[in-house]
Amino acid sequence: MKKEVPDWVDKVDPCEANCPSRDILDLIGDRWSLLLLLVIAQGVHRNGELKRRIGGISQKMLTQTLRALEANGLVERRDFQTVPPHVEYHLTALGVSLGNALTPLFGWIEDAFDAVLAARTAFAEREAA
Amino acid sequence: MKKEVPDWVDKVDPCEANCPSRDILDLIGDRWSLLLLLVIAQGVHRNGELKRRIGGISQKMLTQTLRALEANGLVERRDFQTVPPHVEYHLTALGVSLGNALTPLFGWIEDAFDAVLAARTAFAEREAA
DNA sequence: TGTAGTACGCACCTGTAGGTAACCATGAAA
DNA sequence: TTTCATGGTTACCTACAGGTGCGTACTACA
Repeated sequence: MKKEVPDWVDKVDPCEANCPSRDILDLIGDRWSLLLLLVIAQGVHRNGELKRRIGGISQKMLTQTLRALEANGLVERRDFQTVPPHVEYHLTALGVSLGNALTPLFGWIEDAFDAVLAARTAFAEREAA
Repeated sequence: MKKEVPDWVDKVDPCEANCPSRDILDLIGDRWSLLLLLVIAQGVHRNGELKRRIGGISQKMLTQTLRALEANGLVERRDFQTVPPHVEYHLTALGVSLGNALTPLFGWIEDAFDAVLAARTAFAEREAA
């Protein structure tokens, strides 16, 4: 059995412009979705807390991203209908499963960051030469 | 041992605006990087092949994304210095390791896509009501 | 003679992601 | 009675991602 490519290459084929995976990649490929997912999983559930926790996010993007995550079934929004407003966001089962699927990626980021930085420096020097 | 949150939540903290992980998330969060990574791993190595394989990518974005991947040490560019030009792109060890880290994500996309679609429909109907 | 393939670089244009600011309704606290 | 916190919405503006199109230098083929 000749196997020249690693296992993970043929799991999905997002080459076709109309492949569903493109859609999902767009969803998680924005600036805040993964961060929000992470922080909510860490146990931060309220609008204000999230905004304070995530450095640099604006109220607009926070609301917008939460709506997108909700629309895709990854987080659940609980509005307590009180005044002053009390709203909580929690991961759905689907959201948790996505989080689990992202574990290796976050791990890789931690592990490989130094190597990436080194590669950048080396590349810049090669270009300058 | 009280453990209320899943394991993957505290692996990295990209909450600080200056956290390195933001940088990496930006790198892979664009439209073509992951796709290119995938297709190169599948054994497609030349510019023209990649362009034909990946539906919808322009020559400009192909070159641009390949350069970014190269600059971050994920792919290696081999220029055979012939005429007509012959250039090949291969994953580096770092690129392969990222690919491995992405396996669960691609798997999740396959598995969860139906659920996401259903959630979208349900959400749209809830909104319309 | 002309067209196609190879791998680009550069100029130009547009859509949109994402930022800022102002506004809303309410109650508690200073 | 003025401020703050709650969780938003909306209008407006800008920067940049990404698309189109043309130019380059050479070969092969009809």
